[in-house]
Amino acid sequence: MHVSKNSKSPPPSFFSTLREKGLRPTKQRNCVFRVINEKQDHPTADDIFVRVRRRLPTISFATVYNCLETLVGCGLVKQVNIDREPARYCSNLNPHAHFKCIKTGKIFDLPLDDLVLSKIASILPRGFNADHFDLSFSGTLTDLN
Amino acid sequence: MHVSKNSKSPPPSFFSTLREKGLRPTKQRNCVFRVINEKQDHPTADDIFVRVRRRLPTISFATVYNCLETLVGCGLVKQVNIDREPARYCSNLNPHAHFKCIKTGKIFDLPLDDLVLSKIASILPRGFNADHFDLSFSGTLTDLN
DNA sequence: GCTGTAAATGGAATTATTCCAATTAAAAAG
DNA sequence: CTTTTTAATTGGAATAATTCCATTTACAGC
Repeated sequence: MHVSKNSKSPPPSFFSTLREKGLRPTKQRNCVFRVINEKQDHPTADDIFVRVRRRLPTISFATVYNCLETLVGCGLVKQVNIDREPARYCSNLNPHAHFKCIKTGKIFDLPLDDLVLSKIASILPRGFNADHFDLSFSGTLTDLN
Repeated sequence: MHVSKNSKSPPPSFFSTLREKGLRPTKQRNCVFRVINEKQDHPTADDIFVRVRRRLPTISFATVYNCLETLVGCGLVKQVNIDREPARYCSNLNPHAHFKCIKTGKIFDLPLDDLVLSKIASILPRGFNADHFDLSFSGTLTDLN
């Protein structure tokens, strides 16, 4: 597994990233991308559909799914899968884990520093080449987090 | 998060565990439990249904799901959720992560020692009380793992 | 402005899982 | 050991997230 220097990387350009892959930066893709970046609340495809519809009232559900697939494939957003729940989408591209509060359903990003990342990578035996990993917690929050 | 001593714990008694919770150790539950323990290959509910049917030809799919829910709820088996795929079930009750080979689909258990467990626990900020966590990798295997 | 390709659209299809009402089996009580 | 109570099983229908498909629309290069 590749463990990068953990300095916050600049937000990738929506346009150049798509163009580099020969994909078109359509208004639907752009709108889905912006909606995810506007509010860091880990929306589901459903949530995103509702928000995008306010700006593009004729967009279809299929298109939202298509856009999400494209954006995830390009690395412009991350898909978050926790347990068996509907997928959520996340604009945080820095290495992080997720914590889900089972009382409120709210999801929190937990940044992972290089030390932790290398510790996690060290779990892998020789010959196991991970190109992706997921770490998620669920539990409760004390106080008023 | 609780970090236990990592000595292999004895396999929990199917009967006593259910009894303690006021649940009945039925032949269906027992059969599902045994099927999962016989072959450590992370079967899906579907796989389990097929295997159990060989011994209990009248068991229904709903019952397999009910049994799995019960067994997971009792801590007798673990449910493994990787990405958006059908849930898999696992008899390994010791702390471990999962690695999925994207070529073969095969899933491997990666044991987690106390040092790694405490490092993982250290990610949690104060006030975040995890009662559960999931760590999974996906990638490819070099050689003949 | 044409032409070819990619993307968007709406609706149907899929699939894992859950729900429900009726039946059966197990435990408890007598 | 029979009756009663309660829990579990069953089959089928329902649900819900996601994917598929055929058609239409939009964009890019010529």
